[in-house]
Amino acid sequence: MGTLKYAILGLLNRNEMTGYELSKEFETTLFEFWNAKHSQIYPELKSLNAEGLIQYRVEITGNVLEKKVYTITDEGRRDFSEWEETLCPIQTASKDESRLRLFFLDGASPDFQQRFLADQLSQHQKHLEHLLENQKKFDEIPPTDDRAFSDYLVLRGAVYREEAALQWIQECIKLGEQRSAELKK
Amino acid sequence: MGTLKYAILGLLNRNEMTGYELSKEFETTLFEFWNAKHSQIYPELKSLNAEGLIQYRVEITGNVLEKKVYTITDEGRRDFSEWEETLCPIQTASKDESRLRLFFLDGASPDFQQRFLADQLSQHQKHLEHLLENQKKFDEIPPTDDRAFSDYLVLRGAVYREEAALQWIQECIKLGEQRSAELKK
DNA sequence: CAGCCCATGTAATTGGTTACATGATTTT
DNA sequence: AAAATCATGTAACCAATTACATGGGCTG
Repeated sequence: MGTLKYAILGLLNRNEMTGYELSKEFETTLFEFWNAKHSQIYPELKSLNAEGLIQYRVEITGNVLEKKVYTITDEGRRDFSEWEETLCPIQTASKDESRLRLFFLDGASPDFQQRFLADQLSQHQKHLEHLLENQKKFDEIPPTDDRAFSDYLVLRGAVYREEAALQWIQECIKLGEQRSAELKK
Repeated sequence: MGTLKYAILGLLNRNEMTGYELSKEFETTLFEFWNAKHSQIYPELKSLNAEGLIQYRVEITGNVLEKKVYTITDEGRRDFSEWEETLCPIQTASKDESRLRLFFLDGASPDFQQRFLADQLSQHQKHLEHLLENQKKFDEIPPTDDRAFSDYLVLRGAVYREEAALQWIQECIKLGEQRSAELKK
């Protein structure tokens, strides 16, 4: 689908950036819903440049170190807008190893079942805490015309997702306990 | 991580199956959290067989048509149990194009923003309905020692996930409307 | 006998991760 | 002086999708 291409164009459409800065952006802001390592980013920048969708100038840091500051071209902007203004199917499926393990968990020992669920619960709790920590940084909802508004929205999306995961694991634990109770009878 | 390997071993650990039946299983039961096309399954079966983790016998349907019915070996069972009884990290990140688009949505026209969100909302509603339809098929929660119990649990997980997505989109719409109201002032 | 489902495979390509490789700059 | 971070790239490999390729069996 070439989604990485549009993620990069979208970021460059907001600010000029180096490959390094792009990869930091992927690690932080976009991390929850799109990630890419520098080893994927640099080649992609090369090919976007070859296509004429982005350009770069070289800047010097210190005495020698060169960095390439990329900017989007008009053609790049056109290409991005076209992508931006199309509908897209929701993600109904996604690979999730935890859920796969849970699917097969009935085959494991009752002791391990308990440990597994407790571990998943605690991991999700920690992650949710972390997200809420980030949410605190917005001491109020940013104005809708601010760049930070998008950051806020996707963060909220991640919070909802974690909360749902937590509720689910809790339900799994509850149903598991009912089972133990039944077995004791 | 070789997760496909364990998905297949796990399914064969429950029932003997042909490659075709495995691929149907991926399309239906496992679809929400792990998917694989037949073009990935057949080569994987070949290599699992070469490793001695699974075996097959040939059965004839009709007069000529051969099918390979795969069974898991003792070695395969051992390998699977080892995987089954280990903890695993939760999925904190996953590629989701809808969320990426939403992240960049502030750049689109107000008209399109509305259309995009309404479309996402309706897609999620339809998908949730579909999941609830499946849930109805379990007219009560299956007994915890039943194979169907796992099916039920992961279905519940998918329901929670969809509900969260719906709530999130609704919040996005609400915040978007507040913006329009502000702009009118 | 047409159309759909059963059944199995391979090939080409894309997407993505891990590892390899190098070196400058800044901070402690 | 060491450690962390800035900065850019390539190579090898693994995972996954799309397309190619073939043919039998069943139902209307």
